[in-house]
Amino acid sequence: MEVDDLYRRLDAHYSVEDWWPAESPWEIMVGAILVQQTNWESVAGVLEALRSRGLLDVDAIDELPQEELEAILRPTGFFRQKAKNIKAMASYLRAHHRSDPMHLLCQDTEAARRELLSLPGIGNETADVILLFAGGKPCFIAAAYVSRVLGRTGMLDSGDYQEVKGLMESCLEPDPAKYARFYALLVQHARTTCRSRPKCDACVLSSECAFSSGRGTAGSRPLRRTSARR
DNA sequence: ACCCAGGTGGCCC
DNA sequence: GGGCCACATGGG
Repeated sequence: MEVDDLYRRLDAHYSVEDWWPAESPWEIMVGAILVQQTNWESVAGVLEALRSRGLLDVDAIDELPQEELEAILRPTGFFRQKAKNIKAMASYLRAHHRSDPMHLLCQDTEAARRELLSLPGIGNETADVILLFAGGKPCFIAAAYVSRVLGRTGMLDSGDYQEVKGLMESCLEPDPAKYARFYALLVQHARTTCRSRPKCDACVLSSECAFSSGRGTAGSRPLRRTSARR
């Protein structure tokens, strides 16, 4: 099975509309920090709380006392770290990008990525979430879920973030909308199969819905780079 | 009472 | 470069 086949099969099986609802790039950046190791429902509640207080704003967050932000973030867990990290992001944008996230994100992708990674609380995955969903960049998000599903299809056998990201980007057209949808589909699939019903992999991933045998999907072959993109 | 969630950073070897 | 651990709350 090729990567595009996997995409089509998942697409036919799940609906992932409105995967990352937000009214602004800054709201996506804040959400990207908040959703770390947390479910989206908690995040959505906190984003609403921030919105209703007029706090979905770079300068407002920069000026808000840390303890007040912590209190609002509490339901998403890791609230002290997240408050610190979100404030650091606001402070950085204000100092270096006129409080405008797009001023950072509209640069060359690699430059923007390096800048995001230099901020506390933003690692590979969060940087790519921001670049893709807020910046519209063709940055594939190689989340742990993604590596897990790809591993089970037999298409790849690595958990290394850069490795998986590079491989996927070399196999797909650099289409941000498709990357976003693919990511959402992979996460959705991982969530509904990994725990409760691991066997359903076969249903979705193999063409005949045959619960063939133990591991992987029959006919899958390892990913190969098809171009020299990086 | 467990286990898990749309990760990251720090420390250790 | 990998393997642990803290970070914290909420839901199944």
